[in-house]
Amino acid sequence: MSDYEHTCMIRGDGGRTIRAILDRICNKWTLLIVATLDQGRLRFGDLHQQVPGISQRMLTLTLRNLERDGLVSRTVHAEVPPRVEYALTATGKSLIPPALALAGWAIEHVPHIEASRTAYESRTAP
Amino acid sequence: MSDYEHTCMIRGDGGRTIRAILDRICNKWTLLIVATLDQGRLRFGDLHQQVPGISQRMLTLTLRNLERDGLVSRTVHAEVPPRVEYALTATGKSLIPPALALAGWAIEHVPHIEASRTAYESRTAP
DNA sequence: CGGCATCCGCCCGGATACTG
DNA sequence: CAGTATCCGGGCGGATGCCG
Repeated sequence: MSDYEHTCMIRGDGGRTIRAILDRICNKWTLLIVATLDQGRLRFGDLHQQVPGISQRMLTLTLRNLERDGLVSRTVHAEVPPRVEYALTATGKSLIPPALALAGWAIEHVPHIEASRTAYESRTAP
Repeated sequence: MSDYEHTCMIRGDGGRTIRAILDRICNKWTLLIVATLDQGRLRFGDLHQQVPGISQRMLTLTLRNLERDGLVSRTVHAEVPPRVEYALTATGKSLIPPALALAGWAIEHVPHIEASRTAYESRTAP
Protein backbone atom coordinates (compact mmCIF):
# COMPACT_ATOMS: atom_id res chain seq x y z
CA MET A 1 0.00 0.00 0.00
CA SER A 2 1.30 3.39 -0.98
CA ASP A 3 1.91 6.27 1.36
CA TYR A 4 -0.90 8.14 -0.31
CA GLU A 5 -3.57 7.03 2.13
CA HIS A 6 -1.37 8.05 5.02
CA THR A 7 -0.78 11.55 3.83
CA CYS A 8 -4.52 12.05 3.80
CA MET A 9 -4.07 12.56 7.54
CA ILE A 10 -2.11 15.67 6.77
CA ARG A 11 -4.06 16.90 3.77
CA GLY A 12 -7.31 15.62 5.24
CA ASP A 13 -9.40 18.66 5.95
CA GLY A 14 -7.46 20.94 3.71
CA GLY A 15 -4.65 21.11 6.23
CA ARG A 16 -6.66 22.72 8.99
CA THR A 17 -5.84 20.07 11.61
CA ILE A 18 -2.15 19.92 10.91
CA ARG A 19 -1.94 23.69 10.87
CA ALA A 20 -3.74 23.85 14.18
CA ILE A 21 -0.86 21.98 15.74
CA LEU A 22 1.78 23.78 13.71
CA ASP A 23 0.39 27.07 14.94
CA ARG A 24 0.98 25.80 18.47
CA ILE A 25 4.47 24.31 18.27
CA CYS A 26 6.03 26.22 15.42
CA ASN A 27 6.94 29.32 17.29
CA LYS A 28 10.52 29.70 18.32
CA TRP A 29 10.35 28.27 21.84
CA THR A 30 7.38 25.98 22.52
CA LEU A 31 8.96 22.66 21.66
CA LEU A 32 12.11 23.54 23.55
CA ILE A 33 10.13 24.37 26.69
CA VAL A 34 8.03 21.22 26.41
CA ALA A 35 11.18 19.13 26.07
CA THR A 36 12.74 20.87 29.05
CA LEU A 37 9.64 20.31 31.18
CA ASP A 38 9.83 16.62 30.36
CA GLN A 39 12.46 16.46 33.12
CA GLY A 40 9.65 17.15 35.56
CA ARG A 41 8.22 20.03 37.56
CA LEU A 42 10.25 23.23 37.17
CA ARG A 43 10.16 26.79 38.44
CA PHE A 44 10.04 29.84 36.21
CA GLY A 45 13.61 30.74 37.00
CA ASP A 46 14.87 27.24 36.32
CA LEU A 47 13.26 27.28 32.90
CA HIS A 48 14.74 30.69 32.26
CA GLN A 49 18.18 29.25 32.93
CA GLN A 50 17.77 25.94 31.15
CA VAL A 51 16.37 27.35 27.93
CA PRO A 52 19.34 29.26 26.62
CA GLY A 53 18.68 32.62 25.04
CA ILE A 54 15.00 32.98 25.80
CA SER A 55 13.79 36.33 27.08
CA GLN A 56 11.58 36.66 30.13
CA ARG A 57 8.79 37.95 27.95
CA MET A 58 8.83 35.03 25.53
CA LEU A 59 9.06 32.50 28.36
CA THR A 60 5.98 34.01 29.98
CA LEU A 61 4.00 34.22 26.76
CA THR A 62 4.86 30.69 25.66
CA LEU A 63 4.01 29.25 29.06
CA ARG A 64 0.68 31.09 29.06
CA ASN A 65 -0.22 29.66 25.67
CA LEU A 66 0.78 26.16 26.76
CA GLU A 67 -1.30 26.51 29.90
CA ARG A 68 -4.21 27.81 27.87
CA ASP A 69 -4.00 24.81 25.55
CA GLY A 70 -3.87 22.41 28.47
CA LEU A 71 -0.36 21.15 27.74
CA VAL A 72 1.22 22.63 30.85
CA SER A 73 -0.06 23.09 34.40
CA ARG A 74 0.83 26.14 36.47
CA THR A 75 0.83 26.03 40.26
CA VAL A 76 1.36 29.13 42.38
CA HIS A 77 2.57 28.62 45.93
CA ALA A 78 1.46 31.27 48.41
CA GLU A 79 4.87 32.07 49.80
CA VAL A 80 7.39 34.85 50.00
CA PRO A 81 9.33 34.95 47.83
CA PRO A 82 6.69 33.70 45.40
CA ARG A 83 7.19 30.30 43.83
CA VAL A 84 5.54 29.19 40.61
CA GLU A 85 5.99 25.72 39.21
CA TYR A 86 5.26 24.41 35.77
CA ALA A 87 4.73 20.80 34.71
CA LEU A 88 3.55 18.93 31.67
CA THR A 89 0.00 17.60 31.69
CA ALA A 90 -0.84 14.19 30.22
CA THR A 91 -1.61 15.89 26.92
CA GLY A 92 1.67 17.75 27.10
CA LYS A 93 3.61 14.58 27.69
CA SER A 94 1.90 12.91 24.75
CA LEU A 95 3.49 15.50 22.48
CA ILE A 96 6.97 14.25 23.31
CA PRO A 97 7.04 11.10 21.11
CA PRO A 98 6.01 12.81 17.84
CA ALA A 99 8.32 15.68 18.71
CA LEU A 100 11.15 13.18 19.12
CA ALA A 101 10.31 11.66 15.76
CA LEU A 102 10.78 15.08 14.24
CA ALA A 103 13.98 15.69 16.20
CA GLY A 104 15.33 12.35 15.02
CA TRP A 105 14.60 13.27 11.44
CA ALA A 106 16.29 16.62 11.95
CA ILE A 107 19.45 15.13 13.42
CA GLU A 108 19.65 12.63 10.59
CA HIS A 109 18.93 14.90 7.65
CA VAL A 110 19.79 18.47 8.58
CA PRO A 111 23.47 18.09 7.62
CA HIS A 112 22.44 16.98 4.14
CA ILE A 113 19.93 19.80 3.95
CA GLU A 114 22.51 22.37 4.95
CA ALA A 115 24.86 21.03 2.31
CA SER A 116 22.17 21.18 -0.36
CA ARG A 117 21.34 24.70 0.69
CA THR A 118 24.95 25.85 0.52
CA ALA A 119 25.39 24.24 -2.88
CA TYR A 120 22.24 25.94 -4.14
CA GLU A 121 23.38 29.33 -2.91
CA SER A 122 26.79 29.07 -4.55
CA ARG A 123 25.05 28.01 -7.76
CA THR A 124 22.72 31.00 -7.91
CA ALA A 125 24.86 33.64 -6.19
CA PRO A 126 28.46 33.20 -7.42
CA MET B 1 14.76 4.37 31.18
CA SER B 2 13.05 7.72 31.51
CA ASP B 3 12.12 10.04 28.70
CA TYR B 4 14.75 12.44 29.91
CA GLU B 5 17.51 10.99 27.79
CA HIS B 6 15.25 11.13 24.78
CA THR B 7 14.41 14.78 25.12
CA CYS B 8 18.11 15.52 24.98
CA MET B 9 17.65 15.03 21.27
CA ILE B 10 15.50 18.10 21.26
CA ARG B 11 17.35 20.17 23.85
CA GLY B 12 20.67 18.74 22.74
CA ASP B 13 22.56 21.63 21.24
CA GLY B 14 20.47 24.26 22.86
CA GLY B 15 17.69 23.61 20.39
CA ARG B 16 19.62 24.57 17.29
CA THR B 17 19.01 21.32 15.43
CA ILE B 18 15.31 21.11 16.18
CA ARG B 19 14.88 24.75 15.27
CA ALA B 20 16.67 24.19 12.00
CA ILE B 21 13.93 21.80 11.01
CA LEU B 22 11.16 23.89 12.52
CA ASP B 23 12.36 26.83 10.47
CA ARG B 24 11.86 24.66 7.41
CA ILE B 25 8.48 23.07 8.01
CA CYS B 26 6.80 25.52 10.33
CA ASN B 27 5.72 28.02 7.76
CA LYS B 28 2.13 27.97 6.68
CA TRP B 29 2.42 25.69 3.64
CA THR B 30 5.52 23.47 3.51
CA LEU B 31 4.14 20.38 5.20
CA LEU B 32 0.95 20.56 3.17
CA ILE B 33 2.89 20.70 -0.08
CA VAL B 34 5.16 17.85 0.93
CA ALA B 35 2.14 15.72 1.82
CA THR B 36 0.48 16.58 -1.49
CA LEU B 37 3.62 15.69 -3.43
CA ASP B 38 3.65 12.30 -1.74
CA GLN B 39 1.06 11.31 -4.34
CA GLY B 40 3.82 11.53 -6.88
CA ARG B 41 5.09 13.90 -9.54
CA LEU B 42 2.86 16.97 -9.95
CA ARG B 43 2.75 20.11 -12.08
CA PHE B 44 2.70 23.61 -10.68
CA GLY B 45 -0.92 24.10 -11.65
CA ASP B 46 -1.98 20.81 -10.10
CA LEU B 47 -0.38 21.79 -6.82
CA HIS B 48 -2.05 25.17 -7.03
CA GLN B 49 -5.42 23.43 -7.27
CA GLN B 50 -4.82 20.70 -4.72
CA VAL B 51 -3.51 22.93 -1.96
CA PRO B 52 -6.59 24.95 -1.13
CA GLY B 53 -6.13 28.62 -0.44
CA ILE B 54 -2.46 28.98 -1.32
CA SER B 55 -1.42 31.95 -3.40
CA GLN B 56 0.77 31.62 -6.48
CA ARG B 57 3.47 33.56 -4.74
CA MET B 58 3.58 31.36 -1.64
CA LEU B 59 3.50 28.19 -3.74
CA THR B 60 6.49 29.41 -5.73
CA LEU B 61 8.44 30.54 -2.71
CA THR B 62 7.77 27.36 -0.74
CA LEU B 63 8.73 25.15 -3.68
CA ARG B 64 11.95 27.12 -4.17
CA ASN B 65 12.91 26.65 -0.56
CA LEU B 66 12.13 22.94 -0.73
CA GLU B 67 14.20 22.61 -3.88
CA ARG B 68 17.00 24.55 -2.27
CA ASP B 69 16.97 22.23 0.74
CA GLY B 70 16.99 19.16 -1.48
CA LEU B 71 13.55 17.93 -0.44
CA VAL B 72 11.90 18.49 -3.81
CA SER B 73 13.16 18.12 -7.37
CA ARG B 74 12.12 20.50 -10.12
CA THR B 75 12.12 19.44 -13.76
CA VAL B 76 11.42 21.85 -16.60
CA HIS B 77 10.25 20.37 -19.90
CA ALA B 78 11.23 22.37 -22.99
CA GLU B 79 7.78 22.57 -24.52
CA VAL B 80 5.11 25.09 -25.42
CA PRO B 81 3.19 25.66 -23.30
CA PRO B 82 5.88 25.19 -20.65
CA ARG B 83 5.54 22.31 -18.25
CA VAL B 84 7.23 22.14 -14.86
CA GLU B 85 6.97 19.13 -12.61
CA TYR B 86 7.78 18.75 -8.95
CA ALA B 87 8.51 15.57 -7.03
CA LEU B 88 9.80 14.56 -3.63
CA THR B 89 13.42 13.49 -3.37
CA ALA B 90 14.45 10.63 -1.10
CA THR B 91 15.12 13.14 1.66
CA GLY B 92 11.73 14.70 1.07
CA LYS B 93 9.98 11.35 1.32
CA SER B 94 11.76 10.60 4.56
CA LEU B 95 10.03 13.58 6.12
CA ILE B 96 6.62 11.96 5.66
CA PRO B 97 6.74 9.49 8.58
CA PRO B 98 7.64 12.01 11.30
CA ALA B 99 5.17 14.43 9.77
CA LEU B 100 2.50 11.75 10.03
CA ALA B 101 3.41 11.19 13.67
CA LEU B 102 2.71 14.85 14.25
CA ALA B 103 -0.50 14.74 12.24
CA GLY B 104 -1.66 11.73 14.22
CA TRP B 105 -1.04 13.58 17.45
CA ALA B 106 -2.91 16.58 16.12
CA ILE B 107 -5.96 14.57 15.11
CA GLU B 108 -6.02 12.86 18.46
CA HIS B 109 -5.47 15.85 20.72
CA VAL B 110 -6.53 19.00 18.93
CA PRO B 111 -10.19 18.67 19.98
CA HIS B 112 -9.13 18.53 23.63
CA ILE B 113 -6.80 21.47 23.09
CA GLU B 114 -9.53 23.53 21.48
CA ALA B 115 -11.80 22.76 24.40
CA SER B 116 -9.15 23.75 26.91
CA ARG B 117 -8.54 26.93 25.01
CA THR B 118 -12.20 27.87 24.91
CA ALA B 119 -12.57 27.15 28.63
CA TYR B 120 -9.52 29.30 29.36
CA GLU B 121 -10.87 32.18 27.34
CA SER B 122 -14.26 32.15 29.02
CA ARG B 123 -12.47 32.07 32.38
CA THR B 124 -10.32 35.13 31.71
CA ALA B 125 -12.59 37.11 29.40
CA PRO B 126 -16.17 36.83 30.68
C1' DC C 1 1.56 28.01 -18.12
C1' DG C 2 4.55 29.17 -14.68
C1' DG C 3 6.47 32.30 -12.89
C1' DC C 4 8.89 37.12 -10.80
C1' DA C 5 8.36 42.12 -8.93
C1' DT C 6 6.27 45.25 -5.99
C1' DC C 7 3.64 47.16 -2.31
C1' DC C 8 1.82 46.65 2.17
C1' DG C 9 -0.45 45.23 6.62
C1' DC C 10 0.29 42.34 10.51
C1' DC C 11 2.23 39.98 14.07
C1' DC C 12 6.25 37.68 16.09
C1' DG C 13 9.82 38.32 18.97
C1' DG C 14 13.84 41.23 21.09
C1' DA C 15 15.20 45.03 24.38
C1' DT C 16 14.20 47.67 28.10
C1' DA C 17 12.03 49.35 32.20
C1' DC C 18 8.90 48.93 35.95
C1' DT C 19 5.84 46.17 39.86
C1' DG C 20 3.96 42.97 43.93
C1' DC D 1 11.16 35.82 42.22
C1' DA D 2 7.93 36.13 38.70
C1' DG D 3 6.01 38.55 36.18
C1' DT D 4 3.57 43.10 33.28
C1' DA D 5 4.04 47.20 30.09
C1' DT D 6 5.75 49.51 26.15
C1' DC D 7 8.31 50.42 22.10
C1' DC D 8 10.12 48.86 17.86
C1' DG D 9 12.22 46.45 13.72
C1' DG D 10 12.00 42.53 10.55
C1' DG D 11 9.89 39.23 8.00
C1' DC D 12 5.88 36.42 6.63
C1' DG D 13 2.36 36.23 3.70
C1' DG D 14 -1.72 38.36 0.89
C1' DA D 15 -3.06 41.10 -3.39
C1' DT D 16 -2.02 42.77 -7.63
C1' DG D 17 0.26 43.35 -12.00
C1' DC D 18 3.63 42.18 -15.63
C1' DC D 19 6.66 38.69 -18.48
C1' DG D 20 8.60 34.59 -21.60
